[in-house]
Amino acid sequence: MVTLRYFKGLLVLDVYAPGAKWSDELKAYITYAYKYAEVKKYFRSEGVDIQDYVFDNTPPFPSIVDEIKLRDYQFEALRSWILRGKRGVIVLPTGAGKTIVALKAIASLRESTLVVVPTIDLMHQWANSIREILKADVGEIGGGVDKVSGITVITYDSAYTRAEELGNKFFFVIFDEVHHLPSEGYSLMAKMYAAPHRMGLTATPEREDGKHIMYPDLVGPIVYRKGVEDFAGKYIASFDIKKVYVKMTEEEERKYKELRSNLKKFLEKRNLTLRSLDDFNRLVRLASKDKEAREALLAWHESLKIAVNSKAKVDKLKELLKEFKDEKIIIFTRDTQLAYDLSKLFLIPVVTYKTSKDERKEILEKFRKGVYRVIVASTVFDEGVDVPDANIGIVLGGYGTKRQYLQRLGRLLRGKDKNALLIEIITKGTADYKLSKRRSYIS
DNA sequence: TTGACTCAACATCCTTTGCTACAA
DNA sequence: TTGTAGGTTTCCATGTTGAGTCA
Repeated sequence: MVTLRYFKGLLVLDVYAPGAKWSDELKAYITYAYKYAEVKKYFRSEGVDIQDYVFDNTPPFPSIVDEIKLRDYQFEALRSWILRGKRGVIVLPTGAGKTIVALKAIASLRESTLVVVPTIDLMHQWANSIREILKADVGEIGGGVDKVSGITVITYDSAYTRAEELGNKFFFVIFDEVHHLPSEGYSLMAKMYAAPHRMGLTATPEREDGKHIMYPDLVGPIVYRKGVEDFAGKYIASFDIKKVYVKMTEEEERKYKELRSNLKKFLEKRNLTLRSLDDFNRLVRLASKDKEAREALLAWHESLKIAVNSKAKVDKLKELLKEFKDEKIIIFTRDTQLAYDLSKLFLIPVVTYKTSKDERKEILEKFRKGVYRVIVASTVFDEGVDVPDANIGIVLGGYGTKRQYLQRLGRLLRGKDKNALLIEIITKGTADYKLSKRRSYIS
């Protein structure tokens, strides 16, 4: 006979199970709560009777209406998730209806459910979908709201800070934009929830730091995967990607070369290389206590800025805005400064993290209605924001990540009627070219 | 309730396009 | 030709967000 209990994110057992540790404080064996299903399975296989007191005060599942009709691939995704023990990550491109798959899962399982999302915006979007599609009463936790219900939407931050208290209240947890989960704090949060049923949703599972290998442990393996290329022209818009190359001005080139050579000289002098991310991190560490290293790193920052924001890009943009003078366009930049400069130069509205919530809402609304035809944004629209359809995206600068690239592309693919076009303007022969090469999704 | 503020957490950050560099 | 990769860690910058505090 074994007794299972929950205590502040931990699973407490009075009999040893593989992976559990003895706690002198609790006078029992403990492991993180997410091992609940595994531990139970172990004792069952050993033929041990289980007294299970883990889940307590779980909010009752509300009454719902289930009239959801899934598309073939959505059905496939859900089926393969169920077959893998109701655990795992579903990868679908933006606009392919990940939410619908999750709502169907909620409707099928009918267990107390927690939906974890990265932003308040997404929290509202999910809550609305649950109300409208499942006709269910929905709880929300985050952004000053605190209402628990049998289906509750919560931010990652709140799920983290309230994990001890909420960890044994939900049998089913859905992690939206699950690529956030492997970070240090959030992965700990995932471990503190006992939920045996887990679903991760994302369009871009891979992380730059390689921590996506943590999915099988935290949520389950990738159980279904489709990319934009599988759906283009069918459920989402078909699209073209165009790369336009420009050259820096002489002045920019002189400055760029000077900065790069400063960096190179420093590296040679110290017998360092900059070939991997580790090399780069070494330089960063060095820069925290070494003046020369700091200057070298600043030279690197500055040179990158020159290449990414070159004047020739702005000139090219001017041409493109003329060429596509009747289309709805979003311009993406890397720096906020360039975003503001473009806004002034072309008299177009700008959105960055400095833009107030109200103003952002107003700009997006006017863009939706067609009052504004062109808007410029820094990296704010890369995720989780419900950006109205545009059919042309012009990338002036960004990170070297496929994630950002795909998210930005996703902004153009919501409607399937029009052909979308993503134009990338790249400064030839510079680090900007490198970044573009790295993110290029057809590698 | 709001708005302005601060703080903490998270993410990116690498290769002069192209194939590592070196010791045993 | 072949095999193997120096921290023992807490961060130069900038961008972005959620939460908490206080008026």
